[in-house]
Amino acid sequence: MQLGYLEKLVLQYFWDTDEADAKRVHRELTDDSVRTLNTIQSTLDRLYKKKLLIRNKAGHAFIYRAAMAKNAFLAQLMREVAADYTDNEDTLLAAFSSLSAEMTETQLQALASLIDQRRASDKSGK
Amino acid sequence: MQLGYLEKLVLQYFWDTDEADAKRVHRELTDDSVRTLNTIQSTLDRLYKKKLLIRNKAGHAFIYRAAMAKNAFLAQLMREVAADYTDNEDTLLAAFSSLSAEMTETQLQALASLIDQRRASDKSGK
DNA sequence: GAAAAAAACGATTGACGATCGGTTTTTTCG
DNA sequence: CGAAAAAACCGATCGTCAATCGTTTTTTTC
Repeated sequence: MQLGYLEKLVLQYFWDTDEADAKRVHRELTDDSVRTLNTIQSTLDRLYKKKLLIRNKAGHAFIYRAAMAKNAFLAQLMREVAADYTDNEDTLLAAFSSLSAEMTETQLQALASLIDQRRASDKSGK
Repeated sequence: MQLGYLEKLVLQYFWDTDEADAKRVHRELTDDSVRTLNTIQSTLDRLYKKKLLIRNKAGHAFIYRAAMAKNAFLAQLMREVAADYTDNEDTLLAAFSSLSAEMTETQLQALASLIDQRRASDKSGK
Protein backbone atom coordinates (compact mmCIF):
# COMPACT_ATOMS: atom_id res chain seq x y z
CA MET A 1 0.00 0.00 0.00
CA GLN A 2 1.78 3.04 -1.29
CA LEU A 3 0.62 6.31 0.25
CA GLY A 4 1.54 9.86 -0.57
CA TYR A 5 2.54 12.58 1.82
CA LEU A 6 -0.86 14.02 2.50
CA GLU A 7 -2.45 10.62 2.75
CA LYS A 8 -0.03 9.66 5.48
CA LEU A 9 -0.66 12.90 7.28
CA VAL A 10 -4.39 12.37 7.26
CA LEU A 11 -4.14 8.76 8.26
CA GLN A 12 -1.99 9.67 11.22
CA TYR A 13 -4.50 12.29 12.16
CA PHE A 14 -7.12 9.61 12.56
CA TRP A 15 -4.94 7.61 14.87
CA ASP A 16 -5.04 10.51 17.27
CA THR A 17 -8.56 11.64 16.62
CA ASP A 18 -11.40 9.26 16.90
CA GLU A 19 -13.56 10.66 14.15
CA ALA A 20 -13.94 13.76 12.06
CA ASP A 21 -15.52 15.08 8.93
CA ALA A 22 -13.66 16.67 6.04
CA LYS A 23 -14.14 20.15 7.35
CA ARG A 24 -12.63 19.34 10.69
CA VAL A 25 -9.67 17.54 9.19
CA HIS A 26 -9.07 20.49 6.96
CA ARG A 27 -9.31 22.97 9.79
CA GLU A 28 -7.04 21.05 12.13
CA LEU A 29 -4.49 19.77 9.69
CA THR A 30 -3.83 22.71 7.43
CA ASP A 31 -2.29 25.79 9.00
CA ASP A 32 -3.11 28.58 6.62
CA SER A 33 -5.03 27.79 3.55
CA VAL A 34 -2.32 25.85 1.86
CA ARG A 35 -4.90 23.32 0.88
CA THR A 36 -8.48 23.54 -0.12
CA LEU A 37 -11.15 21.65 1.73
CA ASN A 38 -11.65 19.97 -1.59
CA THR A 39 -8.16 18.55 -1.54
CA ILE A 40 -8.78 17.07 1.87
CA GLN A 41 -12.01 15.63 0.62
CA SER A 42 -10.27 13.92 -2.25
CA THR A 43 -7.66 12.53 0.05
CA LEU A 44 -10.27 11.22 2.44
CA ASP A 45 -12.05 9.60 -0.44
CA ARG A 46 -8.88 7.98 -1.70
CA LEU A 47 -8.11 6.64 1.75
CA TYR A 48 -11.66 5.38 2.00
CA LYS A 49 -11.38 3.55 -1.29
CA LYS A 50 -8.14 2.04 -0.08
CA LYS A 51 -10.01 0.73 2.95
CA LEU A 52 -7.89 2.69 5.32
CA LEU A 53 -10.74 4.83 6.52
CA ILE A 54 -14.31 3.96 7.38
CA ARG A 55 -17.07 6.45 6.86
CA ASN A 56 -20.66 6.93 7.85
CA LYS A 57 -23.07 9.48 6.70
CA ALA A 58 -24.07 11.20 9.88
CA GLY A 59 -27.02 13.31 8.82
CA HIS A 60 -25.33 15.65 6.40
CA ALA A 61 -21.67 14.86 6.00
CA PHE A 62 -19.49 11.80 6.08
CA ILE A 63 -17.79 11.11 9.32
CA TYR A 64 -14.54 9.28 8.88
CA ARG A 65 -12.52 7.14 11.21
CA ALA A 66 -9.49 4.91 10.91
CA ALA A 67 -10.30 1.46 9.60
CA MET A 68 -7.58 -0.18 11.58
CA ALA A 69 -5.33 0.51 14.48
CA LYS A 70 -1.96 1.98 13.80
CA ASN A 71 -0.20 -1.14 14.93
CA ALA A 72 -2.22 -3.42 12.73
CA PHE A 73 -1.60 -1.14 9.79
CA LEU A 74 2.12 -1.01 10.45
CA ALA A 75 2.20 -4.76 10.69
CA GLN A 76 0.37 -5.17 7.42
CA LEU A 77 2.63 -2.69 5.73
CA MET A 78 5.73 -4.46 6.89
CA ARG A 79 4.44 -7.80 5.87
CA GLU A 80 3.79 -6.39 2.43
CA VAL A 81 7.24 -4.94 2.20
CA ALA A 82 8.83 -8.17 3.25
CA ALA A 83 6.67 -10.18 0.87
CA ASP A 84 7.79 -7.89 -1.92
CA TYR A 85 11.32 -9.08 -1.55
CA THR A 86 10.95 -12.56 -0.22
CA ASP A 87 9.52 -15.50 -2.10
CA ASN A 88 9.07 -17.93 0.73
CA GLU A 89 6.08 -18.00 3.01
CA ASP A 90 7.74 -17.22 6.30
CA THR A 91 8.16 -13.63 5.52
CA LEU A 92 7.46 -12.55 9.01
CA LEU A 93 10.41 -14.35 10.48
CA ALA A 94 12.67 -13.19 7.72
CA ALA A 95 11.60 -9.66 8.41
CA PHE A 96 12.22 -9.98 12.08
CA SER A 97 15.55 -11.50 11.53
CA SER A 98 16.57 -8.65 9.29
CA LEU A 99 15.48 -6.07 11.75
CA SER A 100 16.95 -7.66 14.80
CA ALA A 101 20.30 -7.78 13.07
CA GLU A 102 20.70 -4.10 13.79
CA MET A 103 19.31 -3.84 17.27
CA THR A 104 21.36 -3.07 20.30
CA GLU A 105 21.54 -5.38 23.26
CA THR A 106 19.21 -3.10 25.15
CA GLN A 107 16.67 -3.18 22.41
CA LEU A 108 16.96 -6.92 22.09
CA GLN A 109 16.28 -7.20 25.75
CA ALA A 110 13.22 -5.01 25.52
CA LEU A 111 12.03 -7.04 22.60
CA ALA A 112 12.57 -10.31 24.39
CA SER A 113 10.43 -9.23 27.28
CA LEU A 114 7.83 -7.89 24.89
CA ILE A 115 7.61 -11.32 23.37
CA ASP A 116 7.39 -13.00 26.72
CA GLN A 117 4.51 -10.77 27.56
CA ARG A 118 2.71 -11.51 24.35
CA ARG A 119 3.17 -15.23 24.79
CA ALA A 120 1.94 -15.10 28.34
CA SER A 121 -1.17 -13.17 27.46
CA ASP A 122 -1.87 -15.42 24.51
CA LYS A 123 -1.82 -18.38 26.83
CA SER A 124 -4.06 -16.86 29.46
CA GLY A 125 -6.32 -15.22 26.93
CA LYS A 126 -7.07 -18.53 25.29
CA MET B 1 13.17 3.79 -0.90
CA GLN B 2 10.44 3.19 -3.42
CA LEU B 3 11.32 0.73 -6.16
CA GLY B 4 9.47 -0.25 -9.28
CA TYR B 5 8.77 -3.71 -10.55
CA LEU B 6 11.83 -4.16 -12.70
CA GLU B 7 14.08 -2.59 -10.13
CA LYS B 8 12.99 -5.14 -7.57
CA LEU B 9 13.49 -7.93 -10.04
CA VAL B 10 17.02 -6.84 -10.79
CA LEU B 11 17.89 -6.26 -7.18
CA GLN B 12 16.72 -9.72 -6.28
CA TYR B 13 18.78 -11.09 -9.10
CA PHE B 14 21.89 -9.71 -7.46
CA TRP B 15 21.08 -11.38 -4.20
CA ASP B 16 21.38 -14.69 -5.97
CA THR B 17 24.15 -13.80 -8.34
CA ASP B 18 27.35 -12.39 -7.08
CA GLU B 19 28.11 -10.07 -9.94
CA ALA B 20 27.12 -9.46 -13.51
CA ASP B 21 27.23 -6.90 -16.25
CA ALA B 22 24.24 -5.47 -18.03
CA LYS B 23 24.40 -7.96 -20.82
CA ARG B 24 24.30 -10.90 -18.49
CA VAL B 25 21.46 -9.51 -16.43
CA HIS B 26 19.54 -8.93 -19.60
CA ARG B 27 20.20 -12.40 -20.89
CA GLU B 28 19.30 -14.15 -17.66
CA LEU B 29 16.40 -12.06 -16.54
CA THR B 30 14.41 -11.45 -19.66
CA ASP B 31 12.87 -14.47 -21.35
CA ASP B 32 12.23 -13.37 -24.87
CA SER B 33 13.17 -9.93 -25.85
CA VAL B 34 10.49 -8.22 -23.87
CA ARG B 35 13.04 -5.73 -22.81
CA THR B 36 15.98 -4.14 -24.49
CA LEU B 37 19.45 -4.35 -23.06
CA ASN B 38 19.13 -0.63 -22.87
CA THR B 39 16.24 -0.86 -20.46
CA ILE B 40 18.28 -3.06 -18.21
CA GLN B 41 21.11 -0.65 -18.41
CA SER B 42 18.89 2.20 -17.31
CA THR B 43 17.58 0.17 -14.44
CA LEU B 44 21.05 -0.77 -13.32
CA ASP B 45 22.04 2.83 -13.46
CA ARG B 46 19.06 3.91 -11.43
CA LEU B 47 19.78 1.27 -8.81
CA TYR B 48 23.38 2.37 -8.77
CA LYS B 49 22.40 5.97 -8.18
CA LYS B 50 20.15 4.79 -5.39
CA LYS B 51 23.16 3.14 -3.79
CA LEU B 52 21.60 -0.28 -4.03
CA LEU B 53 24.19 -1.56 -6.45
CA ILE B 54 27.93 -1.15 -6.54
CA ARG B 55 29.77 -1.11 -9.82
CA ASN B 56 33.31 -1.35 -11.05
CA LYS B 57 34.63 -0.85 -14.47
CA ALA B 58 36.26 -4.17 -15.25
CA GLY B 59 38.16 -3.45 -18.42
CA HIS B 60 35.33 -2.76 -20.75
CA ALA B 61 31.98 -2.86 -19.03
CA PHE B 62 30.62 -2.10 -15.60
CA ILE B 63 30.29 -5.06 -13.33
CA TYR B 64 27.53 -4.64 -10.81
CA ARG B 65 26.89 -6.26 -7.49
CA ALA B 66 24.50 -5.76 -4.62
CA ALA B 67 25.53 -2.96 -2.32
CA MET B 68 24.07 -4.63 0.71
CA ALA B 69 22.84 -7.98 1.80
CA LYS B 70 19.21 -8.76 1.38
CA ASN B 71 18.65 -8.83 5.11
CA ALA B 72 20.27 -5.49 5.68
CA PHE B 73 18.20 -4.02 2.91
CA LEU B 74 15.00 -5.47 4.27
CA ALA B 75 15.86 -4.12 7.67
CA GLN B 76 16.49 -0.66 6.29
CA LEU B 77 13.29 -0.75 4.33
CA MET B 78 11.27 -1.68 7.33
CA ARG B 79 12.85 0.91 9.48
CA GLU B 80 11.94 3.47 6.84
CA VAL B 81 8.39 2.29 6.68
CA ALA B 82 8.05 2.38 10.43
CA ALA B 83 9.65 5.80 10.62
CA ASP B 84 7.18 7.03 8.07
CA TYR B 85 4.33 6.43 10.43
CA THR B 86 5.89 6.83 13.81
CA ASP B 87 7.15 10.07 15.25
CA ASN B 88 9.07 8.77 18.22
CA GLU B 89 12.60 7.50 18.03
CA ASP B 90 12.08 3.91 19.00
CA THR B 91 10.66 2.95 15.70
CA LEU B 92 12.25 -0.43 15.73
CA LEU B 93 10.42 -1.55 18.81
CA ALA B 94 7.16 -0.15 17.57
CA ALA B 95 7.61 -2.07 14.37
CA PHE B 96 8.36 -5.26 16.16
CA SER B 97 5.44 -4.81 18.42
CA SER B 98 3.13 -4.34 15.48
CA LEU B 99 4.39 -7.36 13.71
CA SER B 100 4.45 -9.65 16.69
CA ALA B 101 0.83 -8.84 17.33
CA GLU B 102 -0.10 -11.14 14.50
CA MET B 103 2.32 -13.95 15.04
CA THR B 104 1.35 -17.39 16.16
CA GLU B 105 2.72 -18.97 19.30
CA THR B 106 4.99 -21.11 17.17
CA GLN B 107 6.40 -18.12 15.39
CA LEU B 108 6.83 -16.24 18.61
CA GLN B 109 8.77 -19.16 19.94
CA ALA B 110 11.01 -19.24 16.89
CA LEU B 111 11.55 -15.55 17.22
CA ALA B 112 12.38 -15.78 20.89
CA SER B 113 15.08 -18.32 20.25
CA LEU B 114 16.35 -16.26 17.35
CA ILE B 115 16.77 -13.36 19.71
CA ASP B 116 18.49 -15.49 22.31
CA GLN B 117 20.91 -16.58 19.68
CA ARG B 118 21.64 -13.07 18.58
CA ARG B 119 22.18 -11.91 22.13
CA ALA B 120 24.48 -14.79 22.88
CA SER B 121 26.61 -14.21 19.82
CA ASP B 122 26.74 -10.50 20.51
CA LYS B 123 28.11 -11.19 23.94
CA SER B 124 30.72 -13.67 22.80
CA GLY B 125 31.60 -11.65 19.74
CA LYS B 126 32.44 -8.64 21.88
C1' DG C 1 41.86 4.27 -37.63
C1' DA C 2 37.52 1.74 -38.31
C1' DA C 3 34.22 -1.39 -36.45
C1' DA C 4 32.12 -3.02 -32.35
C1' DA C 5 30.77 -2.53 -27.63
C1' DA C 6 29.29 0.15 -23.82
C1' DA C 7 27.90 4.29 -21.65
C1' DA C 8 25.54 8.54 -21.51
C1' DC C 9 21.73 11.48 -22.89
C1' DG C 10 17.30 12.42 -23.34
C1' DA C 11 12.49 11.75 -25.02
C1' DT C 12 8.04 9.32 -24.43
C1' DT C 13 4.62 6.86 -21.97
C1' DG C 14 1.99 5.34 -18.03
C1' DA C 15 0.94 5.39 -12.89
C1' DC C 16 -0.41 7.87 -9.27
C1' DG C 17 -0.74 11.54 -5.64
C1' DA C 18 -1.93 16.49 -4.94
C1' DT C 19 -4.74 20.11 -5.97
C1' DC C 20 -8.79 22.42 -7.51
C1' DG C 21 -12.72 24.26 -10.33
C1' DG C 22 -17.15 23.34 -11.51
C1' DT C 23 -21.58 20.59 -11.18
C1' DT C 24 -24.89 17.95 -8.93
C1' DT C 25 -27.15 16.45 -4.89
C1' DT C 26 -28.69 17.07 -0.33
C1' DT C 27 -29.88 19.85 3.67
C1' DT C 28 -31.63 23.48 5.97
C1' DC C 29 -34.68 27.09 7.21
C1' DG C 30 -37.31 31.38 6.63
C1' DC D 1 -42.02 25.24 -0.80
C1' DG D 2 -38.00 27.27 -2.78
C1' DA D 3 -33.63 29.44 -2.45
C1' DA D 4 -29.18 29.47 -0.28
C1' DA D 5 -25.64 26.83 1.84
C1' DA D 6 -23.17 22.67 2.43
C1' DA D 7 -21.35 18.45 0.90
C1' DA D 8 -20.37 15.12 -2.47
C1' DC D 9 -18.97 13.99 -7.02
C1' DC D 10 -16.59 14.48 -11.45
C1' DG D 11 -12.89 15.28 -13.97
C1' DA D 12 -8.82 18.15 -15.44
C1' DT D 13 -4.04 19.63 -14.61
C1' DC D 14 0.50 19.22 -12.71
C1' DG D 15 4.53 16.95 -10.77
C1' DT D 16 7.16 12.91 -9.88
C1' DC D 17 9.00 8.71 -11.09
C1' DA D 18 9.60 4.04 -13.25
C1' DA D 19 9.88 1.71 -17.76
C1' DT D 20 11.36 1.67 -22.27
C1' DC D 21 14.11 2.89 -26.18
C1' DG D 22 16.45 5.60 -30.00
C1' DT D 23 20.37 8.24 -30.67
C1' DT D 24 24.80 10.02 -29.79
C1' DT D 25 29.24 9.84 -27.64
C1' DT D 26 32.98 7.49 -25.71
C1' DT D 27 35.87 3.42 -25.26
C1' DT D 28 37.84 -0.78 -26.68
C1' DT D 29 39.86 -3.76 -29.71
C1' DC D 30 42.00 -5.40 -33.85
